[in-house]
Amino acid sequence: MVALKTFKNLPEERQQEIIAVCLREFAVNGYLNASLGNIIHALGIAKGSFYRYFENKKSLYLFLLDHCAEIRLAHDAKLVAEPSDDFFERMLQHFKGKIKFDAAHPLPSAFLHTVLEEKNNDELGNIRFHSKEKILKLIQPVVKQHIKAKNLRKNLDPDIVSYIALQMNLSILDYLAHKHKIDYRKNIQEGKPLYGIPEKEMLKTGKEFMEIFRSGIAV
Amino acid sequence: MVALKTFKNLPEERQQEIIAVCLREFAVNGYLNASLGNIIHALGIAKGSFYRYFENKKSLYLFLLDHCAEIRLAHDAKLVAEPSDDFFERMLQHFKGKIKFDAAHPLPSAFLHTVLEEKNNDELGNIRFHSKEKILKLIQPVVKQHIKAKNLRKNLDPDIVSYIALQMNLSILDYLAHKHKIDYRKNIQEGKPLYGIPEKEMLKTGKEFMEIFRSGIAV
Amino acid sequence: MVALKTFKNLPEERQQEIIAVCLREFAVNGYLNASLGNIIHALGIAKGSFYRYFENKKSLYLFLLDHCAEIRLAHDAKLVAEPSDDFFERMLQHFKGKIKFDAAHPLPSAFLHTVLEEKNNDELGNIRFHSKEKILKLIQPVVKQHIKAKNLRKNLDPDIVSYIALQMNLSILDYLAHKHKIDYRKNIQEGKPLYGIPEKEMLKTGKEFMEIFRSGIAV
Amino acid sequence: MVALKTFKNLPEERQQEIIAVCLREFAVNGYLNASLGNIIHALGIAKGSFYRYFENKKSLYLFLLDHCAEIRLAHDAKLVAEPSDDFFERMLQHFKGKIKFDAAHPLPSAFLHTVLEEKNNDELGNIRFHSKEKILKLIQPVVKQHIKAKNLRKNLDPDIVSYIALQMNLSILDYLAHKHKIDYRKNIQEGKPLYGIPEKEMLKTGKEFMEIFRSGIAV
DNA sequence: GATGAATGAGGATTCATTCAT
DNA sequence: AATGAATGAATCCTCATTCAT
Repeated sequence: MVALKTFKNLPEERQQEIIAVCLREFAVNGYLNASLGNIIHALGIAKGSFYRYFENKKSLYLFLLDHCAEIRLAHDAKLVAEPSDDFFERMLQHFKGKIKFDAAHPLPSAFLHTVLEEKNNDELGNIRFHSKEKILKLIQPVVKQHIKAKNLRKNLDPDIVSYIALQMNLSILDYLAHKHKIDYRKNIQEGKPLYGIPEKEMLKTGKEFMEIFRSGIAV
Repeated sequence: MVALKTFKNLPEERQQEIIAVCLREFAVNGYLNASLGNIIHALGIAKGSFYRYFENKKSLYLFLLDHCAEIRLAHDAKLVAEPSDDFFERMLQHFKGKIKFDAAHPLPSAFLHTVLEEKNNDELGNIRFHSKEKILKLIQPVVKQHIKAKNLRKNLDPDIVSYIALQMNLSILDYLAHKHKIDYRKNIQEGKPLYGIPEKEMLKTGKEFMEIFRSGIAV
Repeated sequence: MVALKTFKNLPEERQQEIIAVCLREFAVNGYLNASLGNIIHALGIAKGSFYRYFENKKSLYLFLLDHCAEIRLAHDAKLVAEPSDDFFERMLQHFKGKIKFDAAHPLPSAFLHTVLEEKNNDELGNIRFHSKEKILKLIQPVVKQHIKAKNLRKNLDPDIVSYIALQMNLSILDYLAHKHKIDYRKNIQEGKPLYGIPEKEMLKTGKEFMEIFRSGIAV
Repeated sequence: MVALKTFKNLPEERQQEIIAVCLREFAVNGYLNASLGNIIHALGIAKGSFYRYFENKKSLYLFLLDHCAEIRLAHDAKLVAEPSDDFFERMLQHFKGKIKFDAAHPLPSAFLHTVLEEKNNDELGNIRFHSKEKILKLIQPVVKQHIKAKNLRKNLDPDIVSYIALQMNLSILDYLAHKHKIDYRKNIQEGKPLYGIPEKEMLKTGKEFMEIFRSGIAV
């Protein structure tokens, strides 16, 4: 699950190069279809060397997952010193953070995005489940607290609300990608941000989703 | 996009067997990782025989897609003679239809589900986009009509509402799968319905999602 | 080497259709790379039927060869009632005949042309040798007679002269094809004459070749 | 178009072995019908190993073409220090060089010969055209110079003369092969020179061809 | 300790021919 | 007598991993 000592001993800069190439390959192709051959070729290293850095494909993937999650957490922590007391404001803060993260760290952002789209497979198991679970564990206490504080309607199932909150975040981006016929893979391969959409429009769309989440669509 | 004549001349029963094996392989592995070798082995036919049934992998996949969509449409048509005038009631009807379809046609249901999770790839193109687009084209007019009739809040973007409606339907099942740690692949491989959950619970959860979609979560 | 009875019993028109499709396939791809599958598909007949018309691939090919040679001979016979007494005039007559044949029977012409380009292979043996030999057997007596009649330089090896005469004829067309970057395969597939060049230019070039053959290039 | 690093790192001797096996396979069967399987089997390596030496079939072929052209050029350069001032003498020098090359490097010679017989195909394009064009580019200036110097008849089309010069060279060998019923494939497979004919006879025949090219066949 | 050559099963697809119906 | 389903070896090529040097 972790990089071997050899990798950690590499110059920081080289480590970053390697990580970037690997993230791109996995983000573009997904776990099963990512090719270590491509990675090794792009890096210009020896086959054997790679296996001195990482135990195997799975181990590399899990390392990248850890690595990106860490970056994401650090990024969020730096961004939002004080989370808002208002539930919806806080969700919006989070969405903004996501947009900023995508701009600042396109590759980790893309990778993290694709992890949530991984199908079960024999090697990785249900990686999507575990990733979602990690995120849900962060959302659930907040939701519960706000329900308790009667900021949200009573009788709501906090797990459901948390799950919808998570999905909303994803759906906003899915919707924009659909609307603009965005080709993730191309953007990633070309080193562009996942969504080449003006931040302003993303935010506007985000707010519309949130508003529906807040008040529903019925009159 | 269509099966070859040879396939259509096969005994109906054999056709169904072949379709079942193919649907399972694609549903479990996705397009790229599905193996014609597995299919051929499972069917106990010669390598060459397969190519007398279908032109190639892509053609097979598109045939299955057409085939399942047809089944689904027929199933729905039989089920819901008169769609409700109430928007939310209609959504519920649709969700119920989905549950019933999954029970009646687990493999087509599973396959159709996984199509919406396909990543872009060079052979299939953006199949997910096209599939979603097809569904959205059915939802959008209904949404627009209900907005016009002032059954829904004004100022809503009908495209966004439609997209959320679509995603809600998917999310309910995702949520249940997540909650019950359901392993699609296992269920599919074992020929079980995608969701081995009592219909009653599925419906209950569905209603809770709909209620949030209707009225939001704010007090 | 001959078509089976079944083929001969087919309506004349159907026979011609079948022959045309087969000629095209062989002319475009050569013997080994021609695909009976393509032929059968293009004709819309059953696999089994084909093997009732022809014993196998080789047998078909040899039949076509016979068939086209016959057509060619008949065409020439009709064209040149009385071959000229002048050797060079006669060669020119022959070349003109070739051009006319190509215009009148593009597919047989193309096929015959490609036969002379067939490599040895285990199935057909040295078909090129045998085809050339057949043609040479026609040229040699003429050459010998003209040498004897002292219309040509003495001390010439009649076999060599005959061979060069044959090659000249081929070279003229090769040269034109090279000069105009003609793509045989494309022309054949599109049903065009092998050489889409004005007859006038072909003739002019032919005469220049003949002139060199007659008098050489030295001052 | 070039061999991969892995190949170049192989012991020189092994490289030569591999090249020989590949040349033989292509020379005997032509591009399309050459089988990498045969090559791999003959070399006694694993399927995958081959693809560490060469990118793919086409790349291998182009490498061999480059390689053999280089050998040929080097061989000629060493052989003929000073090309003759007489056009026909020079042609004869060239033909002698060809004979010597065939004796010294039978496999490259055979391969180069077969390249000029390749049909157009989708992978290689019109390789024959390009190969001929390369050779013609060498002949044309010489022809033009000799025409200008009035060593050759005026009013000759230099392109035609060059083309015939090229074809003559090929025709001599074709003629000998035809006359002696030489089976290229067999000779190549058995590692013999393409033409197992005494050098003396080859030269004699060559001279007869040249004489006709020089002075024609008319009295 | 780093290298990179070797592996061989597996990927999709094509092919000419046979033979039961 | 005609059909067309079945065959299975062969095609080129990719892959993650191992191991001798």
